[in-house]
Amino acid sequence: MSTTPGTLPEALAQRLADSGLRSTPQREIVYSVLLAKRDHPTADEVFARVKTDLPTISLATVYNCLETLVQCNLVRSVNFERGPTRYCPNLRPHAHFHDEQSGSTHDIDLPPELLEQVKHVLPAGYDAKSIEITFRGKAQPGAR
Amino acid sequence: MSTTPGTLPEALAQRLADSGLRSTPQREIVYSVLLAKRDHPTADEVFARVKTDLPTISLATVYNCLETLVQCNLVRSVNFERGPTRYCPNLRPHAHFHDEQSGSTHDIDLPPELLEQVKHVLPAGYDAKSIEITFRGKAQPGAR
DNA sequence: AGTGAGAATTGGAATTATTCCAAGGAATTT
DNA sequence: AAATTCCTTGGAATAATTCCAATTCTCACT
Repeated sequence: MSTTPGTLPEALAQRLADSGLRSTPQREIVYSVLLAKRDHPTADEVFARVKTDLPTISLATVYNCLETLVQCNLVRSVNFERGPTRYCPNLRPHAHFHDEQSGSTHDIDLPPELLEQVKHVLPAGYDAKSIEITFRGKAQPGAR
Repeated sequence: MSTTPGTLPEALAQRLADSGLRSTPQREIVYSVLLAKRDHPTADEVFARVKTDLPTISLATVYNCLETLVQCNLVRSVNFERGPTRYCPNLRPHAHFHDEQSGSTHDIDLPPELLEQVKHVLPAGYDAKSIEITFRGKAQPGAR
């Protein structure tokens, strides 16, 4: 009664309903495609994979479904920030804080020992040349 | 003898020369624009600012100069990875390791306590809803 | 079962960000 | 100063994403 084949779509339906949204074949298949091969596909790649099951789906729908899944916290988008690349000349080790209200980005200094600790989470065989840490949230207007 | 007005362009010239590149007015002004206002401007914004000093510069040159400065390690690009956004359904706290050779992206599990530590670098007034950590480098083919 | 309202999908056009390319200009080497 | 190489320019091309109007679907209510 709990591991029937219908379970996954139902869990998805529940999550969508929590956000006042509907479960649709398109959303289910997009989600299942992401679960089936966890290689961080692009929207275009998802589009290609979904089409084998649902040849009539449109790219716009794939974008819509992905956006929906991200908003329901079922999926994360890896390039968190859409839009143009930004540049900074601060070369000291620092993270970025992206203030969602104002859209501005602040530098956050990072103690070198923290960076070391972060590096230590890498399993053997991984050699990181750079680490990028980005926070998103609210910054009090007072904070710079 | 060391803080003359010519110092900054010369330092830039030195760095460029180290990479076998030339110092040009365009590169100097693009760099000075980045130093003058550290608000992580986009290429378009840099373009607009540079034009006040150098009205004939082209957008392509701004992109070229920014790329050059990034390659000389004088500037960092904040959206490290160009190209399409990628999606992953892994909701556990994890970082991403981007293998530059293969172009593939691996999930790296993050212990919750590390995330806490990372959060603690935020000064008062900053409230982070999410943290994104991305490594770039080489992964041994053996590593998954 | 039928209807109306709201939600979702579709295809295509539009926009945005970035890259490419060919031609001209400037600096460096011979 | 000729040759070579590097750089800049403008415009075209491409890639990623968003927008939009029309249609279709779904749900709730009769």
